[in-house]
Amino acid sequence: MQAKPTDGELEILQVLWKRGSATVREINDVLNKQAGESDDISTTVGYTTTLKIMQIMADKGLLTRDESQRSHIYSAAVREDDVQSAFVSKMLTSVFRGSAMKLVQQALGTSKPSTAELKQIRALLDEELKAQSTTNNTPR
Amino acid sequence: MQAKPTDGELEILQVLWKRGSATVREINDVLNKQAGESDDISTTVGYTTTLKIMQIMADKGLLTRDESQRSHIYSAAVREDDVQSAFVSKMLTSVFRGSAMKLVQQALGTSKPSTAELKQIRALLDEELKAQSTTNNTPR
DNA sequence: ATTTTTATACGAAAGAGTTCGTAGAATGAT
DNA sequence: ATCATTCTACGAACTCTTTCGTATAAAAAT
Repeated sequence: MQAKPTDGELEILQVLWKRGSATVREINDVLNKQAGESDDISTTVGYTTTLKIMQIMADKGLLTRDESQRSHIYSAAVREDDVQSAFVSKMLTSVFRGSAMKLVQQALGTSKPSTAELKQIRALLDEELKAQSTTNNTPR
Repeated sequence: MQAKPTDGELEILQVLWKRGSATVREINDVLNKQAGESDDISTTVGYTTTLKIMQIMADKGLLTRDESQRSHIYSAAVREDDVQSAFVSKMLTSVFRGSAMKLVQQALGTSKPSTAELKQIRALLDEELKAQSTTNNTPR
C-alpha cells in the first residue's frame, strides 16, 4: 500500500516536487513565504519544526537525504502521482462510497473550472472511452 | 467553513446518510458487520468506542440526537454533499495544487469506471460546457 | 583565537483522535 | 424482588502529529 502523508508533510512534499531537492532551511523559507500571501497571520513555522518533520519523513521513507554536506539535502522519495492516487482512492471509498462519478461531479462543482479546462477533461474522457471500446468492449 | 470529519466519524456518517437515523447499538453493529467482509481481521469496534465518538460528534455539531428514549436516536447534522465538497476543495489545494483536471484524471485512472459511468460523466461535462457557453462566454 | 551564526539531534509538551474499563441508571427476565 | 442485560457518562491511556527549547558540533566572521 502507498504512503498517505499528513497535511504538514504534504506542504513539504509540494515544495520538493516542484524544485526537485532542497535543504531544510530552503523549505522552511518557502513555507514561511507562502504564509505571508494569504490571510493567515499566525502561520510561521519554526525552523526546528520543519527539521523535525523532515527527519521523521525520512524515517518513514517519504524523503531521502544526502548527508555528505553539513546541510543535508532532501528529495522526495515518493512520486506525486502515486500520492495523489492514494488520496483519491482513499477518499473514493471513505467519502464517496466508491462513486467516481460523484467525485468528478463535486470536483466540477467546487472548483468551477474554466471552459478550456472542461474541454481538456472531456478530451481525456473521450480517450478513455475510445480505449475501452477497442480493447474491452464487453461489460461483465 | 464546512466541517471536516475524521475517518472514524466518516464511517458513522456514511451509515446515517444511508438509513437516516439510528441508535449507537445499530451503528456499532453495522460497523462490525462491515468489518467481516474485507480482509481486515482486527477490525472490531467496541460499543463504548462508537458511543464516545458519536457523543463527540454531537458536541461538534456533526450529529443531532433525540434523547427522549433511553436509547438515544442519532441523525446526521451535516449533508453528504457539503462534506464531500469540503473534502474535494481541501484536497484540491493540498494534494492537487488547485488542478481539478488532475484530480479528475486521477479519479479516472484509479477507479477504472465502467463505460456507462464514463458516458455519464461526459454528459455531466457537456452540460457544464453548455451552461458556460450561454451565460459566460468570455474567458477573462 | 574568539565570537557569532547555522546546522543536526534529541526530548518533551501540547493537541487531536481513538480505544476501552468502569460506574451508575434504566429496563427486562426470572 | 432479585438478577441480568443494556444503556449513558466519564475518565484515563495510547497513538500520532506538530511544536519548540536546548544541547552540541561545524562553519563563518571578526
